[in-house]
Amino acid sequence: MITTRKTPTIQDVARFANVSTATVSRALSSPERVSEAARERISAAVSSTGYTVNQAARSLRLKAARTIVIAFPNIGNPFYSTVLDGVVHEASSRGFGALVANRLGDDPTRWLSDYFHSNRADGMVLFDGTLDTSQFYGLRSPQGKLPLVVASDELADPRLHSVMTDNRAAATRATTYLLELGHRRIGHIHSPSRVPGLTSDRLLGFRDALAAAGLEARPEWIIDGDFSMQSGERAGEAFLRLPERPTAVFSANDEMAIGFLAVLRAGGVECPRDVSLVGFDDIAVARCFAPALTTMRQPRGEIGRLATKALLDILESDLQPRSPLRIVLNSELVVRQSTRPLA
Amino acid sequence: MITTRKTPTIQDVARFANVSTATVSRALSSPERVSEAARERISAAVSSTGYTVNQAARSLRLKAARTIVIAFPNIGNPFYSTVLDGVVHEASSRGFGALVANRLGDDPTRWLSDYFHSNRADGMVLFDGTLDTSQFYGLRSPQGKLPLVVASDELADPRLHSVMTDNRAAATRATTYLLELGHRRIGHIHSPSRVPGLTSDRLLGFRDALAAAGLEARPEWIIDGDFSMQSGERAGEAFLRLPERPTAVFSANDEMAIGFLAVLRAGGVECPRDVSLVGFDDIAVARCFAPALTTMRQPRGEIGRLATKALLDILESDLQPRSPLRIVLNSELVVRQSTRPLA
DNA sequence: CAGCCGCGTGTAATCGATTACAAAACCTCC
DNA sequence: GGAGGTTTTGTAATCGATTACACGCGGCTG
Repeated sequence: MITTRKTPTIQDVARFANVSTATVSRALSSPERVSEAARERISAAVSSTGYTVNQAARSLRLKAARTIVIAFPNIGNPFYSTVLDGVVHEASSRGFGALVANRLGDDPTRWLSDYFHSNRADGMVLFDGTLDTSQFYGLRSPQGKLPLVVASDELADPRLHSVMTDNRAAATRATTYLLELGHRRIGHIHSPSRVPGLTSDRLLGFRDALAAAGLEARPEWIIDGDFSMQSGERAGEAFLRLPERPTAVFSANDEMAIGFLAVLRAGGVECPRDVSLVGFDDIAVARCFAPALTTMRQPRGEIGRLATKALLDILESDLQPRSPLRIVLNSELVVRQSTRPLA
Repeated sequence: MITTRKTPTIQDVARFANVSTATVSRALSSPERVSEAARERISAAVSSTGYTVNQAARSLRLKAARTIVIAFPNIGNPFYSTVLDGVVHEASSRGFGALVANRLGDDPTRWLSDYFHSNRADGMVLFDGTLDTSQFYGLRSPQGKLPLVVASDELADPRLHSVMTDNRAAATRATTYLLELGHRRIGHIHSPSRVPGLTSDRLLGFRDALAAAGLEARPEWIIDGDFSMQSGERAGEAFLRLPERPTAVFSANDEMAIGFLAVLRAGGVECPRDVSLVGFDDIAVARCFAPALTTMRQPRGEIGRLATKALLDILESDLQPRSPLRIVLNSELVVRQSTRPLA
């Protein structure tokens, strides 16, 4: 390892191997276009100098950064850690870097547009369907705008590529399971859509199931939350105040279910004795919680992986699919101890 | 918004505003060095053209990418989601991008060295003290190597900047609390250090507390885990097989504590009735778990934030501190329902 | 042996922003 | 009005990698 003052460049390698920089570059990107002899000298020179390509120069020349942006509404939420794992795995195994962006501050789009136009990244996976993405249409990129894949629960904009789970059907399945157990008085903790006028798919699925059983959702049994554990606790308090209580509840995610149960327990309401509960997501603690949570398992890692794969396929193939990609993943009911037949 | 074929460059702005590129560049980076009139024309030109700086070109010229790498041993672990939140918050509010790297595959250092030498990033926060970082010494960066801050539980290499919690003292505090409750037979679930020959700080603190009370740790009551919930469950099984059981247990993190409790419950051992338990971290579910977990709260977001702040301060000040930075954060005992006085 | 092909290589332009240096423009004050 | 100073601007070099184009060389063919 030769010690130069500064990071070695392709020039250093070229000088060392007695060839031109063009040859070095070729030897590295398409070795078959270079003679055996040169190739060997160059690879020796590379290891002697400790050369690695300068990505900034490379990006500038190629107009491609081999980097994608992953935008989350809230990375602090552990739900996303598995998703992120899937994203990073897929990206880095294909030689792409992953820049993480988190919603920050009030303006919902400004934080993204910086990434979008600054050539830092070649594409974006957005885990929030409720953003106004009109400025980002990436299907065709007319204005140097980035290819974009949206992966989220709610999807406002059908013009974008998307990866999502079968929320509505899954919610129906969860609710139907409670119906199968004999429950008729069923509540729902949900997170109202942030898109005005849109009803969340999970609430729709919940209603579908009730309707199919000839029942109707009682409005006072549909409690608002925001997917956080705290909002689950608030839902628990609301539940305890209810003059007439459901015998079963379907929660739109596990975090809220956990907060909900904690408050119920404190209020003397036992699960599943007094109330059955189905969650959504199957986060890691669901299995170890007391009681172990019955829940709809969402393939979170897969969501991240597939969204990333879709994006990279688009980036690498260069040809944009003419119609928006739409990938739907199935959820699976996992029965544990938080549900039981109505006594 | 004028529609050009390609992303507008500084040249386009210059032409539009009738000035040279130098003036545009100055207007953007140090407006006070440019006349009022030019400044106005330029800012109009910027918005007309929709110009944003090309980061690749900028990085190439400035030899700085305004990007840092965050390296995790395992992002899938929700513990890190809060940490990552802190990192991303600090980084992006100072205008830095955050590239996420996850340990991938077997070779523990190769995945990092790519980032290290390719000019993609200006520095790194490493959340794993057990790596062989000898090739990365960043204190002085002689060979184009990046400034590095390590934030982790265990720290093998004192030559590196680091941010960590007071693990040993915190473990002593947790154990002492159990002693104060009257417990004398105390077990510990811990994760053996991956650095050969090193004893984890939390085990040391555990022993300190026992020693101070004139007790000794019983080897069969020290159960191995790896910080995962599953290993907590295995610890639970091991516990149930014990001929003689402790009346209290200190777990080196909450995840293991949760898995541990789930198995105990299934085995008919109730917490806190039959065994008191103190965890570590205070992850979000700790509060809502049944029983709510007594635990040592670690300021996870702060760890991420401070490690990043330290790194960015180093990067921006340009002057490397001559001795390794060492920031230690305090943990706090949070008493909940998983502990009670020995009957 | 002239002509052609193809392989391997080198020269030099290019990507877009920054900035040292120099020139121009403007002020101030005697 | 002009010397001297300050402010504003432009010219052109630079960062490091890629690649179009051209050149030289050897071999093959008619």
